[in-house]
Amino acid sequence: MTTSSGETSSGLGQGASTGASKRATILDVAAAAGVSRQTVTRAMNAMPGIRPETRARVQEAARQLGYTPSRFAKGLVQGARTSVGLAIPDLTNPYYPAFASSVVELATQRGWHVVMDDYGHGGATGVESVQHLAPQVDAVIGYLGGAADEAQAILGRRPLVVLDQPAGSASGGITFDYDHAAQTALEHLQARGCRQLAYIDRAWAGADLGAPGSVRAGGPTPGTDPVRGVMTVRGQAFARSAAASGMALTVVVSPESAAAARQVTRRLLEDRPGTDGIVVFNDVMAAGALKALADSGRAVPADCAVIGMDGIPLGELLTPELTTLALDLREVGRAAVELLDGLLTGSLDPGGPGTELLLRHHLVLRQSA
Amino acid sequence: MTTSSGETSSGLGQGASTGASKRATILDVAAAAGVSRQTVTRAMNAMPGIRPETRARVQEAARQLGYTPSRFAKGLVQGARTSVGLAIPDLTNPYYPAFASSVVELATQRGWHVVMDDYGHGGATGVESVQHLAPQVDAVIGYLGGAADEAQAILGRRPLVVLDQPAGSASGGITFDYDHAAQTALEHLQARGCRQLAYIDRAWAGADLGAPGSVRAGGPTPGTDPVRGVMTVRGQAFARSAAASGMALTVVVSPESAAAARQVTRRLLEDRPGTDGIVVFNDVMAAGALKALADSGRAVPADCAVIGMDGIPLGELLTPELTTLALDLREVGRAAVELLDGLLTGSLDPGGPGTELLLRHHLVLRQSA
DNA sequence: CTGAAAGCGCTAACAC
DNA sequence: GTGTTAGCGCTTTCAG
Repeated sequence: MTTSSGETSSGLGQGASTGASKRATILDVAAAAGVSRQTVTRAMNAMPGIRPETRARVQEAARQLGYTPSRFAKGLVQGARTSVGLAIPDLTNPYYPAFASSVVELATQRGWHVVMDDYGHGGATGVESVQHLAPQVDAVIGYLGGAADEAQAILGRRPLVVLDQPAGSASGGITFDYDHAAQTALEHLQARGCRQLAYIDRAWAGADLGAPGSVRAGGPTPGTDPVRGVMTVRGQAFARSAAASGMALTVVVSPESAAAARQVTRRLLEDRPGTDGIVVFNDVMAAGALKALADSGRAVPADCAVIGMDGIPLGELLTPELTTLALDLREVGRAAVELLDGLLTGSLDPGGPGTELLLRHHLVLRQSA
Repeated sequence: MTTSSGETSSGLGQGASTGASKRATILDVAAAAGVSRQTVTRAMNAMPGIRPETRARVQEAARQLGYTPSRFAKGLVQGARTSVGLAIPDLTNPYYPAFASSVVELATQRGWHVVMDDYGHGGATGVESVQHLAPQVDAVIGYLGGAADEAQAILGRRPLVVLDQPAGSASGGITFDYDHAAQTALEHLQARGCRQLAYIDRAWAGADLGAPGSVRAGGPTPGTDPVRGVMTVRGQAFARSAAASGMALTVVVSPESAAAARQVTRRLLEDRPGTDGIVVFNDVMAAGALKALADSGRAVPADCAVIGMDGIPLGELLTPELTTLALDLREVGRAAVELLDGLLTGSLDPGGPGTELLLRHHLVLRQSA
């Protein structure tokens, strides 16, 4: 299995069971064209200093042999293009592709390659995603959902930009000002005259949703979720904000899907029929809440106002159109790429000043609140 | 060589920083730890035959130097993992991430890497995307929107699986049975009692939408679009299907966005107020059509039925919920990956039997039709 | 214009 | 246990 035939030539020998015939190398092409390897290089890379006729002959030989330069050999000898890993928990939630799209676009502009890992479906974690990406990339941008330190350790000196979580020892991080978001939303609802407010948080994976509990802010320690464990960072911000302004806020949790949020909202409305203002963890889940409100025969926003979070295009297509705490996702993508760029070029020091960004949501008023 | 910006390593010419200009190699680590390179290899790769104490010393040295094995050298010496390029026109349309998610998941299961290129935003074409991907990957899966031959030429012998377009000389292809889809939808509408049918096609980029024209099927040659140029393959199928069963079908075109479709639908309803059944190019555009119908005070489906195409989750969140010609996108992703797998292992011959799949939509009945 | 050297950084074999 | 020897396939020098 060392040398063996390199035939591969005019399409013959593609036997049924074999597969994996040895790939043609630059030497095969050189031999076939009767030239040296450098001439092949020159021909393949459109370099000057080669007679057109020779070039054509070489290219033809290459074509016939199905020759493709090894990207490894090439990368080894020329400093290769940077490739950045993009760790995404779930491409199925429109939030992430909107972000990814922006990252891919800007990375491409810089000549970077983007290796995408959608780690959610296999039930993997962010750290596992980084582990998978690590041998292949020069840097990582990702929604890791925690464990930034561990991920950075895997990457060594290579930059890691984490989103929506404390940067920890990561080279850089982008977080969102949920306190500001919560205050904005809650104030808006209050100004509208809503009195019985609720926040639907995302349940941690594995949380028991059997009987979604609920708390009044100011009761249990913020950070403690109704059922078990901790609330999301967003949930904590809402609880904090409500407590600070003396508002009562019912917090319930739901798995991260529209269908689940619909169910949870339905139950919420049964438990607390007077609920007249709801903020939801994200827009997709808010869509589910809207459905539940419609199911229960309530008018939105007249009977109950709804505010989502994310600002994805979906919101505009719903009925009523969703008022939401919007993030400019192209902006977030840009911030991540620029941060990484600074880290890669050395104009920014890992963990140094300017490597932790705090972005704000802004309230986009549409119909639902 | 025009650009010499390669330098993957931590940027050159960083004024303020300390040493660390050139990336550490295995020799640096070996020297620092006072061992040979082979020992470093053994330590880094958790190979047997090394004293734990030595291993620890080496790993510490590696950590201190920020050593990361070169993926190129590594790939060169061991046959590296296959990496497949995924060319996607627009991650912003939920259809594509749903597909991409499936591809990434299944590719990851096989140990492949996925290099994603969302080529739409930069105004690039599918071929350009392949060109960009080519040096980095062993195969490509993509929605190229035509030019499969050219793309395959760029890739040489490396497999290319194209979707939603004729395979041409591509190694493999997946197409959709739009004739079946059109017939299914049209029949359903007819059975509902709809008489004045319309189909909203996607406009080719650059098509003049100033005054969307309309044709009656059976008029102009199928394949000719109302305004200029050709219809999409879907449009042609609808025109053909309508003509075959003697139904009148108004075809209008709209750019590929919900907002544009909303406008176009509005105008359609002014031009042909009696329209009582509409099929739309995709679900996102159908959402826009639904909005326009609501704007005009029409009830759906009572006054006018609407059928979308794609089957993305968005449809369930709309009001009314969207009846649609659905594709199982996880299935499509699986088909693409399995096709590629066959091509890569040699169990399938490029362009040979089994390399061109034809998948069918099925009508998912919800509320809108 | 073309060819012949010399590595890029790493790991598989064998030595020791 | 550890070090030494070969290359992997390609592009850079630098000669011819």
